Amino acid sequence: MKQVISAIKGTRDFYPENMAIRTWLYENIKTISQRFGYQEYEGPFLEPIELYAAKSGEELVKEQSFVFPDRSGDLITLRPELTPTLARMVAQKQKQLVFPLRWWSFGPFWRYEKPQKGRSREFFQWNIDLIGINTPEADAELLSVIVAFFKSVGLDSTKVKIFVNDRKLMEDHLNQLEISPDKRSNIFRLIDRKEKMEFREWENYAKAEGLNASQITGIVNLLQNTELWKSSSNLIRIFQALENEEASDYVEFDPNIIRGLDYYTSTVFEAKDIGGTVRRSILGGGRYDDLLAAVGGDPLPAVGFAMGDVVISLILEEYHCVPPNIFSHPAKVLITTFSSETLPHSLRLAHRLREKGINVMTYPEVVHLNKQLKYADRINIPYTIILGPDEIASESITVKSLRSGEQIQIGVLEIEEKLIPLLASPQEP
RNA sequence: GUGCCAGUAGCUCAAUUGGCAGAGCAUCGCACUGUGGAUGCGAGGGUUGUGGGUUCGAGACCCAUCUGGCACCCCA
Repeated sequence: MKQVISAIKGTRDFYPENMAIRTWLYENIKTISQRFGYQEYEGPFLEPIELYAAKSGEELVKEQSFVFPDRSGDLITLRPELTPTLARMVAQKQKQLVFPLRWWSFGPFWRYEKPQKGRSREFFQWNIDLIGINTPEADAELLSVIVAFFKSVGLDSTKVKIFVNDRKLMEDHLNQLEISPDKRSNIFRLIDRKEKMEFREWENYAKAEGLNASQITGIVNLLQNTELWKSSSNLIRIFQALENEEASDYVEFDPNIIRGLDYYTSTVFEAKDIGGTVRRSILGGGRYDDLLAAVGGDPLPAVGFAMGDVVISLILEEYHCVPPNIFSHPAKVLITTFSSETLPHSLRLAHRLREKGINVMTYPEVVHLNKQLKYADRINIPYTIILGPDEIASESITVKSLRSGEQIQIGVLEIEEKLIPLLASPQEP
């Protein structure tokens, strides 16, 4: 064991049972994305660092990206997020694409972070974006997508919630407090940390940012005001739209939601596990109306979000939302091998059943039946077929159910009418 | 990147003030050479994460390092 070369820190090995969960998650994401008319796309995993330098936020680019020189010395980045790639792909073909554009993707990303529960260095992310419309109803559509996804995987509104805010609303109120616009991103960061710090400590931090006492009080009042959304026509229309889609239970206004990425311009949102033990946010997103222009395209409004696979998987397992039958049996039947003389009969039968679309495993080694049945049992195969000299002599096969222990003799001529329907029928593990 | 905690058989864990590295489950064999799960008996399996140090003697103590977890930072 000591000689096994260890995996790269923060990466995960997907053994078949883990892969089954990832695939199940992917299929839910795909189904929901398609239900709203979104199309799947993918970008390169390698990108130039400049793509992110423009807009993603300093920390993400400077501290958290994997960057390395290629053989010619150019700096290559393992993509830490998808939105800038999306913006580029759209900008490149802007004249040919039909808007509004609805695209989704599920692929790997890398961030150089300290691995913890819910945080790895290599992770998968669902990205979904609606480009070319800047109405509140477009924002509401993305929130509806989230709600539909939560419903599809069995997370109800007592378990998860989506918290929504509007950066423009916050900016208006900050202007009223006479906080200058050039401090904006520092103040957003200050707001972002409010809930995580002791008040005294936070207050000192606020003073260090150059705020006076009345401005600090003003911000505190702002962050406690759950009615604030009523002065935002954007948020009012978003909540109205959600009523029509039976999604309101999941969505709440929260003035503390600001988001770290610099490119968000108006609506921002974040989904959280409200009952469980995972304290990290499940997904985050918002409106980014300036990003397309920033990467060289014509200005285009856009809204979207990203959900990482790590946190959602933890939550789904915690609430037992992953169906147990997604990882059931690798084959429907194991055809045993009795002896080297009978082996060709087993192989021929296996081939015949596979051509009928049945998942069949053989045992290509002559060992005790005992061992073969035990093997089938251990890997949860529901049926075995025994094909020894007795069966060959009587032109039949023996079919044994490992669930019930019953076994029946089927004539070779009856395979079509008796065996195939039995093996083709769906059976719960 | 900062602080704290942990790492012993494939898995879960034990080992008194530093004194012979163990158990359950799993695996393999036999009872049972044409029938899995249950039961009984038996066997194999370890450089105690890695590398140094202290000591007559280290799983335990010290230093370094790796990996994981918790709190920061940040974020999916």
